[in-house]
Amino acid sequence: MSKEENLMTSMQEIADKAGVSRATVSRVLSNHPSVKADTRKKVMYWVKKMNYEPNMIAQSLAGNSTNLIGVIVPEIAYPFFSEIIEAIERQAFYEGYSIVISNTNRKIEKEKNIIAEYKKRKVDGIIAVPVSERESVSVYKKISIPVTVITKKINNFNSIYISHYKGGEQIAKHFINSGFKKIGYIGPISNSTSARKFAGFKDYLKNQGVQLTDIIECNPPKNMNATLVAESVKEYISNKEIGSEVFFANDDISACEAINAFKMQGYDIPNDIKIAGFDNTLLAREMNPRLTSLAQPLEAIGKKAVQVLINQINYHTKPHMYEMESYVVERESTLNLNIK
Amino acid sequence: MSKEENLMTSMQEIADKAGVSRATVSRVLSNHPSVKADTRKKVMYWVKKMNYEPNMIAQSLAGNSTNLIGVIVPEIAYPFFSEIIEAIERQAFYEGYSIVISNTNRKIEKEKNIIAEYKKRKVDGIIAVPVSERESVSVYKKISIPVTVITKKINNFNSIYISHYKGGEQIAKHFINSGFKKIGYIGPISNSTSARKFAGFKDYLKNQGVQLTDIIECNPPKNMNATLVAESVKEYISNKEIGSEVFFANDDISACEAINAFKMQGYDIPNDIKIAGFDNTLLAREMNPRLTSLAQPLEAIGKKAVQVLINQINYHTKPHMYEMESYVVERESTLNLNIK
DNA sequence: CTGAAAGCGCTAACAC
DNA sequence: GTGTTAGCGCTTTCAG
Repeated sequence: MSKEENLMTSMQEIADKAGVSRATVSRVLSNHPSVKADTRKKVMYWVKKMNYEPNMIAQSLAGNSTNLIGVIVPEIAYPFFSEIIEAIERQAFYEGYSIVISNTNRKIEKEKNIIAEYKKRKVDGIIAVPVSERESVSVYKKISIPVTVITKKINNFNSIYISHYKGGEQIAKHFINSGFKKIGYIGPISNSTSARKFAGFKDYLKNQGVQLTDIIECNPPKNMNATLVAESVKEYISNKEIGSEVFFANDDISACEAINAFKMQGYDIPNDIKIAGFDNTLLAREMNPRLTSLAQPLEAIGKKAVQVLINQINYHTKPHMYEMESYVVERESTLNLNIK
Repeated sequence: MSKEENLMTSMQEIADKAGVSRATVSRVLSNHPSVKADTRKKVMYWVKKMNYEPNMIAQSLAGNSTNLIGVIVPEIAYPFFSEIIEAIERQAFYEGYSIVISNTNRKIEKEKNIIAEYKKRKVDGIIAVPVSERESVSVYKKISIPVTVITKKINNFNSIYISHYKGGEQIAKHFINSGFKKIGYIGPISNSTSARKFAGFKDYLKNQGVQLTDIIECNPPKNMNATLVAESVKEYISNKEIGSEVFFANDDISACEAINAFKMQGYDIPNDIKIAGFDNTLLAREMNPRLTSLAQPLEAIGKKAVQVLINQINYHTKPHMYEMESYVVERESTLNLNIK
C-alpha cells in the first residue's frame, strides 16, 4: 500500500531516461522546430517505450485550452438533435476535440446551470441550441466563451441554421408542383420557430392563389411526447370534415402522430390523405408510409458548427450567419395517385 | 491590450479580500468542518460578491478527479442509445458529473482511440457499449479507469443489461398468449447479441410445441441503415409464400423496415401480418401501426449505470452483474383480430 | 482553527 | 538547441 500512485509515467520520467530536461520533452511533443533531430529521436524513443501519454489536465492548466467543446441541446434523444450531435462528434474528434453534452429539456434554469458548469470546466467553446432567444442569449453574452448557435439565427452570434420560412415555402412549392389543390397544415401557428415554417408555407400558397383548407393548430411540442398532436387531429376531425388532400405537419414526429390519428379514423395514407413532415429524421425514413420531409442538412450543420466554432476560438472571427440549404425529400407519404 | 487575461477571479483574490489564506478559502468551499463560522461567513460573502467560480481544471490537477464520465456508444443517433444517453446525462448531472460522449461506429480502432483520449483526459470513469467482447474488453482491462458496461454482460465488469434470451422468450410468450400459431422471425440468427434474442424466442416456442413457420435471416445491422432488412424480406417473399401470422423482428428499426417491405408487397399490417419489434424506442411509439415491442428499461439502465459507476469510482466496489427487467409493450402492430 | 509550503504535470519565457 | 525558472489555480499535509 505504500508506493501507490506513482504509476503514471510523467514527463519528468521521460526527461530523466532521455537525459534531457522536461522542457525539451515538451518541445519534442509539441513539434517545436528548434530541437536537434538527434534529441528528438532520443526522446521519442522513450516516449514510445514508456508508453507515455501527456496529462491533458496539466496541459490545460498550463496551456489555457482544454480542447473540449460543450454541446447544449434541448433533447438528446430526439433524432433531429441526436443526428446533429453525431455529426458534431465526428468532426470534433477529427479536429482533436472532445465533446461534453447536456440536455436543457427546454428549461432556461437547466441551461444556466449547464453554462455555469461549462464555464467552470473551461470548455474552449460551446455549440448551443438556445432555449430562449431572449433569456439564453443574455446569458451567452455574459460568459466569455465562444458560442456558436445552431438551428436558430441569433444576431451577433455565429449561427448555423436553415431558413424555416424557406423550408415552409419549399414544402408548399412541392405540394403545388405535385398537383395538389386542397392543402392543410398541422402544427403551431404562433410559436416562434414553428410559426416561421407556417408563415413561409402559407405565404407561398397565398401567392399561388391557394387558400389553406384546414389548419389543425397544436401547441408547440414541449418534448418528444407529441401525443397532443394526435389529440388535436382527432378533435379536429370530430368537429369538421377534412377538406384537404395533403397536409404539412410541422415536424416529423407530428407527422407520425397525425398519420396515426388519421388512420385511426379510417383515413388511409396516402390514398385518402397525404402528409409531409419536417426535419427528415430517422422517423421519416422508417415511418410507414415513408415520409416526405423537408431535410435540414444535419450532417453539414454539425460539421460546420464545429469548424466555425474552432475558427472563432482560434482567430476570434466576427460573428457570421450561415444559412444552410434545405431541400425536400420525397417519399410515399405524399404520392399523388390521381396525377399519375 | 496590455492587461488582458487577469479577469478570472481566482481563489487568491477571494483570500485577499477576506483577509485569509487560500487554504482557508479552499476549506470553506469544500465544506471542511474546521472553519470558524465567522470566517466562513466572511469568505462566502466575497465568494458571492465577486461571483467566484472555482477552476475545475486546477481542482482536477490538484485533487485527482475530473468529475467527468466518458460515454462510449456505437451510434449516438440510434434512438435506443440516445435514449440511454439522455438518462445517463440526467443522472450524471444530478450527481455533479459531466459526460463526454463518443461514437465507435462499431469500429474497434475508433474505440481504442476514444479510450486513449479519455485516458489522457483523466475521466473518472467510463460507461461503455463495447464494440467487441474479445477485443474491447482486453483494452478496457489495460486502462486503470473504472468501466461500467451497458447493454451487454461482460465478466469481471460491472454490467447493466437485460437478458436478450429472456426478451426473446417474453415475445414468444406474448405471441402464444395472444393466440398466434404460425410464427416467424426476422433478423440475424448467428450474431452474438441478436442471436440470443432469437434463441430465447425459438426455444420458448419449441417448448410450447410451436415450430417457426418462417425465418427471414438478415445480417446484423452494421449501422442505422437497415435497408438490408427490407431487401431480405422482399427477397424472401419473392421465393416463398408467407406462412406466418406474426413476426418477431430483431429490433425496432428492422420491424419498421419489414413493415415497409410487407406493405410494398401488398400485405396489410396488422390485418394480414403482425409484427413485434425489440427495444421499444421512439420508432415503436411513432410507427404506423404503433409497434408492439420488447421494452428495455432505458431510463433505468442509464440511471443505474451512473450510480454503479460512481460507486465503483469512490469505493472500488467489486464487479457485479445487474440484470434489468424487460417487458412487452403491446400496441397495434400485433393486434389479433381473429381472437377478439 | 488557520497559515505556510509543497506540490499536481505541464508550458513558456528567459537565459546560456 | 537546451536547461532553468516561474507559474497555471487549486488541494493538502504539516505546523502552530
